[in-house]
Amino acid sequence: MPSTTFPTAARAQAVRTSRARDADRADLDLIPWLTRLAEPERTRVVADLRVVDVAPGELVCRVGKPVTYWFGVIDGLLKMSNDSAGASGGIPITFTGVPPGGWFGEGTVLKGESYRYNIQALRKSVVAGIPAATFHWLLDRSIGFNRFVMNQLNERLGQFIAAREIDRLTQPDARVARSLAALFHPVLYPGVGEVLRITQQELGYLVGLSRQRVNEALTALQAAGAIRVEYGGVRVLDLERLRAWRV
DNA sequence: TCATTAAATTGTT
DNA sequence: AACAATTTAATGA
Repeated sequence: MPSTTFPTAARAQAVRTSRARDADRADLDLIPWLTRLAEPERTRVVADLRVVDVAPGELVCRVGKPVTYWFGVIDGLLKMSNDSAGASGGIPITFTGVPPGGWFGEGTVLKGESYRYNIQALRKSVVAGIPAATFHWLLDRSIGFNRFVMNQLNERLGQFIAAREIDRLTQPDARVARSLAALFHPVLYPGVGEVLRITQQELGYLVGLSRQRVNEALTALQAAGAIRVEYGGVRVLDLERLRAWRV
Protein backbone atom coordinates (compact mmCIF):
# COMPACT_ATOMS: atom_id res chain seq x y z
CA MET A 1 0.00 0.00 0.00
CA PRO A 2 1.47 3.32 -1.01
CA SER A 3 1.84 5.74 1.86
CA THR A 4 0.66 8.77 -0.03
CA THR A 5 -0.41 11.99 1.53
CA PHE A 6 -4.15 12.24 1.54
CA PRO A 7 -6.40 14.07 2.12
CA THR A 8 -4.78 17.32 1.22
CA ALA A 9 -5.98 19.95 3.59
CA ALA A 10 -5.72 19.86 7.32
CA ARG A 11 -3.30 17.02 7.15
CA ALA A 12 -1.59 18.18 10.29
CA GLN A 13 -4.69 17.40 12.26
CA ALA A 14 -6.02 14.77 9.95
CA VAL A 15 -3.11 12.42 9.64
CA ARG A 16 -3.47 11.56 13.25
CA THR A 17 -6.94 10.15 12.80
CA SER A 18 -7.38 9.35 9.13
CA ARG A 19 -6.15 6.04 7.95
CA ALA A 20 -5.25 5.40 4.34
CA ARG A 21 -6.06 1.95 3.15
CA ASP A 22 -6.61 -0.11 0.04
CA ALA A 23 -10.00 -0.10 -1.58
CA ASP A 24 -11.70 -3.44 -1.27
CA ARG A 25 -14.36 -4.82 -3.56
CA ALA A 26 -17.17 -3.58 -1.38
CA ASP A 27 -15.87 -0.04 -1.72
CA LEU A 28 -15.64 -0.25 -5.49
CA ASP A 29 -19.25 -1.33 -5.78
CA LEU A 30 -20.24 1.90 -4.08
CA ILE A 31 -18.59 4.13 -6.66
CA PRO A 32 -21.37 4.85 -9.15
CA TRP A 33 -19.31 5.99 -12.13
CA LEU A 34 -16.77 3.19 -11.95
CA THR A 35 -19.10 0.74 -13.65
CA ARG A 36 -19.31 3.02 -16.66
CA LEU A 37 -15.66 2.76 -17.47
CA ALA A 38 -14.28 0.38 -20.05
CA GLU A 39 -11.26 -1.72 -19.35
CA PRO A 40 -8.07 0.20 -19.88
CA GLU A 41 -9.43 3.22 -18.02
CA ARG A 42 -10.93 1.25 -15.21
CA THR A 43 -7.68 -0.41 -14.32
CA ARG A 44 -5.77 2.82 -14.07
CA VAL A 45 -8.49 4.48 -12.04
CA VAL A 46 -8.62 1.65 -9.55
CA ALA A 47 -4.87 1.93 -9.20
CA ASP A 48 -5.03 5.67 -8.61
CA LEU A 49 -7.97 5.47 -6.28
CA ARG A 50 -7.35 6.28 -2.65
CA VAL A 51 -9.70 5.38 0.13
CA VAL A 52 -9.40 6.72 3.65
CA ASP A 53 -11.29 6.47 6.89
CA VAL A 54 -12.19 9.91 8.17
CA ALA A 55 -12.88 10.67 11.80
CA PRO A 56 -15.81 12.82 12.93
CA GLY A 57 -15.10 16.53 12.63
CA GLU A 58 -12.12 15.96 10.38
CA LEU A 59 -11.73 18.22 7.34
CA VAL A 60 -11.48 16.48 4.00
CA CYS A 61 -10.72 19.68 2.17
CA ARG A 62 -10.58 23.31 3.15
CA VAL A 63 -11.40 26.55 1.38
CA GLY A 64 -8.47 27.99 -0.51
CA LYS A 65 -6.37 24.86 -0.67
CA PRO A 66 -5.27 23.83 -4.16
CA VAL A 67 -7.26 21.07 -5.76
CA THR A 68 -5.55 17.72 -5.69
CA TYR A 69 -8.36 15.20 -5.60
CA TRP A 70 -11.90 14.62 -6.71
CA PHE A 71 -13.75 13.18 -3.75
CA GLY A 72 -16.67 10.92 -3.14
CA VAL A 73 -18.38 9.40 -0.14
CA ILE A 74 -18.33 5.64 0.24
CA ASP A 75 -19.90 5.53 3.65
CA GLY A 76 -20.83 7.94 6.37
CA LEU A 77 -21.89 11.56 6.06
CA LEU A 78 -20.03 14.75 5.16
CA LYS A 79 -20.98 18.37 5.53
CA MET A 80 -20.23 20.90 2.81
CA SER A 81 -20.17 24.53 3.92
CA ASN A 82 -19.01 27.83 2.51
CA ASP A 83 -18.12 29.35 5.85
CA SER A 84 -14.74 30.86 6.39
CA ALA A 85 -14.20 29.60 9.90
CA GLY A 86 -15.45 32.72 11.60
CA ALA A 87 -13.31 35.04 9.52
CA SER A 88 -16.32 36.83 8.12
CA GLY A 89 -18.35 36.75 11.28
CA GLY A 90 -21.56 34.85 11.87
CA ILE A 91 -22.89 35.30 8.37
CA PRO A 92 -25.55 32.91 7.09
CA ILE A 93 -23.94 29.71 6.03
CA THR A 94 -25.14 27.21 3.52
CA PHE A 95 -24.75 23.62 4.54
CA THR A 96 -25.20 20.65 2.34
CA GLY A 97 -25.00 17.10 3.47
CA VAL A 98 -23.12 14.62 1.32
CA PRO A 99 -24.33 11.07 1.88
CA PRO A 100 -22.91 7.83 0.42
CA GLY A 101 -22.64 7.77 -3.35
CA GLY A 102 -22.09 11.52 -3.59
CA TRP A 103 -19.11 12.88 -5.55
CA PHE A 104 -18.32 16.54 -5.41
CA GLY A 105 -15.94 19.26 -6.45
CA GLU A 106 -15.87 18.38 -10.14
CA GLY A 107 -16.42 22.00 -11.09
CA THR A 108 -13.46 23.07 -9.04
CA VAL A 109 -11.27 20.29 -10.38
CA LEU A 110 -12.27 21.18 -13.94
CA LYS A 111 -11.14 24.73 -13.55
CA GLY A 112 -8.07 23.86 -11.56
CA GLU A 113 -8.97 26.35 -8.89
CA SER A 114 -8.72 26.05 -5.16
CA TYR A 115 -11.51 24.53 -3.09
CA ARG A 116 -14.42 26.84 -2.46
CA TYR A 117 -15.90 24.82 0.35
CA ASN A 118 -15.00 23.18 3.54
CA ILE A 119 -15.81 19.52 3.59
CA GLN A 120 -16.04 18.07 7.03
CA ALA A 121 -17.02 14.66 8.29
CA LEU A 122 -20.17 14.74 10.37
CA ARG A 123 -19.36 11.28 11.63
CA LYS A 124 -16.89 8.52 10.97
CA SER A 125 -16.86 8.12 7.22
CA VAL A 126 -15.11 6.45 4.33
CA VAL A 127 -14.01 8.85 1.61
CA ALA A 128 -12.58 7.96 -1.78
CA GLY A 129 -10.74 10.17 -4.23
CA ILE A 130 -8.88 10.19 -7.51
CA PRO A 131 -6.11 12.67 -8.31
CA ALA A 132 -7.04 15.70 -10.38
CA ALA A 133 -4.72 14.44 -13.11
CA THR A 134 -6.60 11.16 -13.32
CA PHE A 135 -9.87 13.05 -13.44
CA HIS A 136 -8.69 15.03 -16.46
CA TRP A 137 -7.23 11.95 -18.04
CA LEU A 138 -10.64 10.30 -17.82
CA LEU A 139 -12.40 13.30 -19.28
CA ASP A 140 -10.08 13.12 -22.25
CA ARG A 141 -10.89 9.58 -23.18
CA SER A 142 -14.01 8.13 -21.58
CA ILE A 143 -17.38 9.07 -22.98
CA GLY A 144 -19.15 7.27 -20.18
CA PHE A 145 -17.27 9.31 -17.63
CA ASN A 146 -18.07 12.53 -19.46
CA ARG A 147 -21.74 11.63 -19.40
CA PHE A 148 -21.57 11.02 -15.70
CA VAL A 149 -19.87 14.33 -14.96
CA MET A 150 -22.22 16.27 -17.20
CA ASN A 151 -25.24 14.74 -15.57
CA GLN A 152 -23.71 15.36 -12.18
CA LEU A 153 -23.21 19.05 -12.90
CA ASN A 154 -26.73 19.40 -14.17
CA GLU A 155 -28.34 17.70 -11.22
CA ARG A 156 -26.24 19.65 -8.79
CA LEU A 157 -27.45 22.91 -10.27
CA GLY A 158 -30.96 21.83 -9.39
CA GLN A 159 -29.78 21.00 -5.90
CA PHE A 160 -28.41 24.46 -5.30
CA ILE A 161 -31.58 26.08 -6.48
CA ALA A 162 -33.53 23.85 -4.13
CA ALA A 163 -31.11 24.71 -1.34
CA ARG A 164 -31.83 28.40 -1.76
CA GLU A 165 -35.53 27.71 -1.45
CA ILE A 166 -34.93 25.71 1.68
CA ASP A 167 -32.97 28.57 3.16
CA ARG A 168 -35.92 30.86 2.69
CA LEU A 169 -38.32 28.52 4.39
CA THR A 170 -39.09 29.41 7.92
CA GLN A 171 -41.31 26.50 8.86
CA PRO A 172 -39.07 23.96 10.55
CA ASP A 173 -41.06 20.98 9.32
CA ALA A 174 -40.71 22.13 5.74
CA ARG A 175 -36.99 22.70 6.13
CA VAL A 176 -36.50 19.23 7.46
CA ALA A 177 -38.71 17.69 4.81
CA ARG A 178 -36.96 19.35 1.89
CA SER A 179 -33.52 18.79 3.25
CA LEU A 180 -34.31 15.14 3.64
CA ALA A 181 -35.64 15.00 0.11
CA ALA A 182 -32.39 16.53 -1.13
CA LEU A 183 -30.36 13.89 0.66
CA PHE A 184 -32.40 11.18 -1.00
CA HIS A 185 -31.58 12.42 -4.48
CA PRO A 186 -31.25 9.17 -6.43
CA VAL A 187 -28.88 10.53 -9.08
CA LEU A 188 -26.51 12.54 -6.95
CA TYR A 189 -26.54 10.15 -4.03
CA PRO A 190 -27.16 6.66 -5.37
CA GLY A 191 -25.53 5.20 -2.29
CA VAL A 192 -28.53 6.21 -0.24
CA GLY A 193 -31.10 3.47 -0.43
CA GLU A 194 -34.47 3.37 1.22
CA VAL A 195 -32.94 4.27 4.53
CA LEU A 196 -30.67 7.22 5.12
CA ARG A 197 -28.32 6.70 7.98
CA ILE A 198 -28.42 10.01 9.80
CA THR A 199 -29.07 10.83 13.41
CA GLN A 200 -31.48 13.53 14.43
CA GLN A 201 -28.54 15.37 15.89
CA GLU A 202 -26.73 15.36 12.55
CA LEU A 203 -29.86 16.38 10.70
CA GLY A 204 -30.32 19.27 13.09
CA TYR A 205 -26.80 20.39 12.47
CA LEU A 206 -27.35 20.21 8.74
CA VAL A 207 -30.69 21.98 8.68
CA GLY A 208 -29.87 24.46 11.38
CA LEU A 209 -32.39 23.37 13.97
CA SER A 210 -32.17 21.92 17.41
CA ARG A 211 -32.31 18.19 17.78
CA GLN A 212 -35.57 18.53 19.67
CA ARG A 213 -37.18 20.48 16.88
CA VAL A 214 -35.94 18.00 14.31
CA ASN A 215 -37.45 15.23 16.38
CA GLU A 216 -40.75 17.06 16.39
CA ALA A 217 -40.60 17.62 12.64
CA LEU A 218 -39.74 14.01 11.95
CA THR A 219 -42.66 12.89 14.07
CA ALA A 220 -44.96 15.10 12.00
CA LEU A 221 -43.54 13.78 8.74
CA GLN A 222 -43.98 10.27 9.97
CA ALA A 223 -47.55 10.89 11.02
CA ALA A 224 -48.24 12.08 7.50
CA GLY A 225 -46.81 8.86 6.14
CA ALA A 226 -43.94 10.49 4.29
CA ILE A 227 -41.19 8.80 6.28
CA ARG A 228 -40.56 6.28 8.98
CA VAL A 229 -38.29 7.23 11.83
CA GLU A 230 -35.84 4.51 12.70
CA TYR A 231 -33.03 4.23 15.15
CA GLY A 232 -30.10 6.12 13.67
CA GLY A 233 -31.82 6.82 10.39
CA VAL A 234 -34.85 7.73 8.34
CA ARG A 235 -36.74 5.60 5.84
CA VAL A 236 -38.46 7.44 3.04
CA LEU A 237 -41.90 6.21 2.11
CA ASP A 238 -43.03 9.07 -0.10
CA LEU A 239 -40.26 11.13 -1.63
CA GLU A 240 -42.60 13.30 -3.68
CA ARG A 241 -44.48 14.19 -0.56
CA LEU A 242 -41.27 15.33 1.08
CA ARG A 243 -40.22 17.43 -1.89
CA ALA A 244 -43.52 19.24 -1.96
CA TRP A 245 -43.91 19.70 1.77
CA ARG A 246 -45.29 23.14 2.54
CA VAL A 247 -46.23 23.43 6.16
C1' DT B 1 -22.91 -17.97 20.29
C1' DC B 2 -24.72 -15.87 24.22
C1' DA B 3 -24.97 -12.79 28.16
C1' DT B 4 -23.39 -8.66 30.15
C1' DT B 5 -21.84 -3.90 29.83
C1' DA B 6 -20.89 0.33 27.67
C1' DA B 7 -22.11 3.72 24.32
C1' DA B 8 -25.21 5.95 21.22
C1' DT B 9 -29.63 7.63 20.04
C1' DT B 10 -34.21 8.84 20.87
C1' DG B 11 -38.35 10.79 23.06
C1' DT B 12 -39.86 13.95 26.42
C1' DT B 13 -39.83 17.74 29.78
C1' DA C 1 -30.28 21.67 28.64
C1' DA C 2 -31.23 17.63 31.26
C1' DC C 3 -33.35 13.21 31.93
C1' DA C 4 -34.96 8.46 31.28
C1' DA C 5 -35.94 4.89 27.97
C1' DT C 6 -34.54 2.36 24.10
C1' DT C 7 -31.35 0.44 20.62
C1' DT C 8 -26.99 -0.83 19.07
C1' DA C 9 -22.09 -2.02 19.58
C1' DA C 10 -18.47 -4.08 22.20
C1' DT C 11 -16.71 -7.27 25.26
C1' DG C 12 -15.46 -11.61 27.08
C1' DA C 13 -16.47 -16.21 28.56
